[in-house]
Amino acid sequence: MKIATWNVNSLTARWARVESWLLEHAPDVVLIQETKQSDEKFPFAPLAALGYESVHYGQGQWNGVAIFSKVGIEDVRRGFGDDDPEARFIGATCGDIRVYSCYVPNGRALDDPHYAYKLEWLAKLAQVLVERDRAQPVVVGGDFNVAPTDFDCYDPSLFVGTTHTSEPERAALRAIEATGLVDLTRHLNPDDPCFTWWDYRSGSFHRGWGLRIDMLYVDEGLCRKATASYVDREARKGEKPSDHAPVVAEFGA
DNA sequence: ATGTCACAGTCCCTGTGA
Repeated sequence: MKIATWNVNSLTARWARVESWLLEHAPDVVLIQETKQSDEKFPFAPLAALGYESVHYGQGQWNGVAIFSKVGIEDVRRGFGDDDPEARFIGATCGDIRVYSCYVPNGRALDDPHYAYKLEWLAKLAQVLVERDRAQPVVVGGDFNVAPTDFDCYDPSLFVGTTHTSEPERAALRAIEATGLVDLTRHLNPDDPCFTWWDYRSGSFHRGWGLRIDMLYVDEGLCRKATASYVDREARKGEKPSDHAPVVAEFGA
């Protein structure tokens, strides 16, 4: 079983890259963020031709999350069931695993209302995970827009006073882990930064100026079954890449 | 800090978000 998460920064603009990546890597389940398209534009039929069922929680111009699966999609949940107008959370059961695709708000700046919204959003996610069925395997993946520790940031000194590395954001991630989840990529790669995002500007990718902000959190049972987790840096190269690379996890029987 | 990208509308440039 291979499960991936990828912020594609517009599925409309990225479709050719996404299609070729699916063909090359053949993941069973993919958690997608930032489709930036309406349901009318979402490529349900092209995905079906590749062997994937898919579900989309779209908003149009901004945000938008989706799940692709070769092993079925049931019990779909869109959003937290509150009045949040932004499409950032979708869950489904794929095979015997409960999966969630998360696009955590950016936050913009520590004194911006969007930062408070980000912390509230992460608290709602933690509450969903507190209340989950502990007997069911779970993967909570996506773009968390937080680097969990300074090791997940190419130069923490540049982020002092900004979002993505602040203590409240990191505490929010620890609260998610405290529900019994493991940051799988870090768990299996303790000595490799495993950056997942590089700014489009300034040649950041080639200078190694990255952050690890895309994670796959898994329950302890799945953690024991995991055989590998890695970042596909190749997907960040070439023509029209997303600014995020896909993160992959592989599980044995 | 910034040598970028994607979107929609003001529609072949500009403002916004990341």
